[in-house]
Amino acid sequence: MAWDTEGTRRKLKEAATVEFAEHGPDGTTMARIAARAGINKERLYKYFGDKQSLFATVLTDELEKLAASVPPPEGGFADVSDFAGRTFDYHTAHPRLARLLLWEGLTGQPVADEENRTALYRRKARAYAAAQEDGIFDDAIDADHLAFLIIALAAWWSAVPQLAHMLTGATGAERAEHARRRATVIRAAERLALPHDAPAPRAPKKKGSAGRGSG
Amino acid sequence: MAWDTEGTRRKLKEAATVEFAEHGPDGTTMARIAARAGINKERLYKYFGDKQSLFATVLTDELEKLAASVPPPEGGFADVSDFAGRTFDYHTAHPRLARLLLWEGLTGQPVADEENRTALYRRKARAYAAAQEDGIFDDAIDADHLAFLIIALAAWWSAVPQLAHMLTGATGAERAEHARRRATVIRAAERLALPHDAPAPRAPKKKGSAGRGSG
DNA sequence: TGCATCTCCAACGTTGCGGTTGGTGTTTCG
DNA sequence: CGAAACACCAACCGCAACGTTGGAGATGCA
Repeated sequence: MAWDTEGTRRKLKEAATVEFAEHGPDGTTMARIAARAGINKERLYKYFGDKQSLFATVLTDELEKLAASVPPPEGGFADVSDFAGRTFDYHTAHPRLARLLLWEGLTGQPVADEENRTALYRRKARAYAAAQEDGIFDDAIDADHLAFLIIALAAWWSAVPQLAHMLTGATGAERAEHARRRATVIRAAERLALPHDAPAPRAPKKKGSAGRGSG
Repeated sequence: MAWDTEGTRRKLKEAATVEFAEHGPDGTTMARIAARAGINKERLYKYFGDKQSLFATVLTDELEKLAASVPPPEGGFADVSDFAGRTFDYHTAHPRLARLLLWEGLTGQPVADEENRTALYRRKARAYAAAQEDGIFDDAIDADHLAFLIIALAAWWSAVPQLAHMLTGATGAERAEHARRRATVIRAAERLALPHDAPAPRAPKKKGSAGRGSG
């Protein structure tokens, strides 16, 4: 066996992702990461440098996965509902990303991969702005803020789960509540982005058990 | 002077609030809290028990301050704009509370003072529901989720400041950007809560100075 | 005044973390 | 085959953090 170095690297990074998302940069110990991966601690330093670099690597990686999985609708935003729904799906399926972002923001660490991310977000905002100019979106809310709020809708649930629990009485793991939240996110995105003249692309005002329908 | 014990207690708690909000439960050290207060470390343990108890005390205290400062509009929600604006104001004036909440959620600590808080949020949701029944609010979004999202609008900026910075190019400390954000929050709250027939209670669509535009 | 009590603190013990080092087994190349 | 290069790990070092302790100054009561 030719020293499965890539496998080792991957195992370490996965373990680091889980631990960092769970306990945050300060709450995580390098020893625990190594233990979870079943690899010796020293490998971490050899492959990823110190703790901070490892965190940055993990975060950058997770962001790339998101970008790959929910591509920014470069070619047009025709369907906000779908985009918001998919973003929500991604965040509930991978709450780790939201948690990593939160931790990055809270601990005030140097922003990882700032250049690329800024460029990405700016492109996103531009796309929203274009949709506004085309009259597809309402321009009541500035494009950059709109982009920001759409993310909030999808991620806030993972950010303060205790609050969501106190308000809804559910954890979000239940099928029913999950569907309800998804519907809320989509409807809220539509209300923020679409012109009032055409409130809902098709959905009736009255809500069913789970109006879902990504589109 | 009869040993200003209350003053000492207060100074310690204030210092703890600042430190916990800034660095989180794990990133904060008891020594730093004591140093900031100018009091010896041992007093912390005498007055507040261990670190976790201190954190819970701090959080409960801050929540009480919020409740006292932005009372839940028991008697009716006539003016969401005002309520959302005031909540936003509070959170920007005291970003510590949002950060403490975030940290509570992320670290998965036992929810402090859960009973009272749950009761409070439920009352809030009930008020929203009542407004919906009265036709003041649109019922497209369930009341509990609506309450949840209104909080998101106000707090998300403090939650992921790095994201806000990348998207808007500003930190939020600037007067112009602050005003723009406040306007966005209010407008968004209106769009989420109010019926579409009466989009804006008074404000014109075009917004003043901060036209900036991310692109 | 003298003793008990209370507020306060400097210094310490212990634990555990971030990061390193010396050494073992494995592969590759001549 | 021999040696250089590589993947890997057990054990270690220094340090910082949590929580404690023994004692110093101030107050109240007899």
